[in-house]
Amino acid sequence: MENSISSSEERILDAAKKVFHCKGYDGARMQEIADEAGVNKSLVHYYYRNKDNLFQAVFEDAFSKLITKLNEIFFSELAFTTKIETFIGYYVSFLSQNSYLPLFILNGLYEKPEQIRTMLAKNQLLPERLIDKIKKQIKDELNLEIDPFHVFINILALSVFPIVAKPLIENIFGYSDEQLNQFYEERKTVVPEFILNALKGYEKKHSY
Amino acid sequence: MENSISSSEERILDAAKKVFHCKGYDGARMQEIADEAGVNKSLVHYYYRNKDNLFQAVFEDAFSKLITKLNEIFFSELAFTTKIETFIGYYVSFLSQNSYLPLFILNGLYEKPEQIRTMLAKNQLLPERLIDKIKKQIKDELNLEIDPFHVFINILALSVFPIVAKPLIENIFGYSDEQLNQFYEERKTVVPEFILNALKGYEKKHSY
DNA sequence: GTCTATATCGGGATAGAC
DNA sequence: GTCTATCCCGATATAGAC
Repeated sequence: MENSISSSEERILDAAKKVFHCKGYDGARMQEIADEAGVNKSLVHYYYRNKDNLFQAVFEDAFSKLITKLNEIFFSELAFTTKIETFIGYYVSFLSQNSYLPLFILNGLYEKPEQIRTMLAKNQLLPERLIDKIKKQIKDELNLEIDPFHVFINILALSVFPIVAKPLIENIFGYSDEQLNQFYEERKTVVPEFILNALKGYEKKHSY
Repeated sequence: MENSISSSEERILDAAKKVFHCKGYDGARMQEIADEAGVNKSLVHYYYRNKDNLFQAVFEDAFSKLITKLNEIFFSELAFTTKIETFIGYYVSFLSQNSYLPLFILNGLYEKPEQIRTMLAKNQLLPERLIDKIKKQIKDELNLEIDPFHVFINILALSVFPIVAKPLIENIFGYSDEQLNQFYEERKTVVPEFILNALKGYEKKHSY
């Protein structure tokens, strides 16, 4: 009875992503997810038993999608400045095409903070090691007089916030779709440049 | 019958702020708002007729609270570098004590983009003039080779994102309450410094 | 203005036929 | 696995007494 190549279960998960991403947990309707997937509402319960399970599946997917890429880049053997460029290029690209994702995740982190640790474990992620790596690289490689955690948060902020604030830029500053796309395109070069300029100011003049 | 100094209407609005800020539109319950205000559910409808009206009142309050302060600072006659310091000091302070506000507003902007223009008009806000002012000041005063809108968004990003990402810092990087407060306190000096360092890199070497 | 009672609807979830 | 029918609760909203 399948009206497409993919299985019902897959189509339900895909539909759930669409709906949850845009409307959040409370705003999403099981009926809408079923409609979107082209199946009966009961079938959604058949596969996922309840709304919470389904949401968790969607959230984990979104979260790990972002966090594993972040890990990949920052644990690589690239120079730190190259990492910044790579990271921002990738994130701005990916996020501007999935602009609902970051807000969805931030909301999820507020609503369901308990589940996070389990999820990190499941994906074998150790945030402390990430920070250690960054800390070491900022000290050894660049010898900067600035707290690496602030640097890390600044990188995230400059990459993610403009995406989260999309409706602000659209509706308050009246940017059209094309203007927005151009703006995001510019950020791929503007942001790394901005950060590297800032970091120059923290170089220790004499380390001997 | 008032069990406090403030009127029922005021207490209802205050209660609505608490509940909407934390749970969002869909997650909020009229019953909870009534309970929080210590009044009957019907009384909420008596004053605000329906959930949408009440939400709009709450949203406008939150939005104008943030935007008017932003306007005040950036339209003042301070030097641009001083504006940055003033703005970040104020925003980080205010937001870290109302950490639910920015996410609440970002969500509202996604869900109800239509109402924004009306609200801007009501508060007599002209975002274009704000950008013009910043543009002029960055050119005349500092003579920088960078798009002022990127600078503006960067300032916002560095101030607002760390607040929005509070549960991320708490739950993923395991910051305690004290550590978080200290982190936000540090940002009041770290962020202006970071931005001003970055801007130095854009100074035109010779403007004659 | 403030309450009680009630209408009405929608949404999550289950039972059970096929 | 997939559907129909239904249960049941909870939530918004209104009517109307005081």
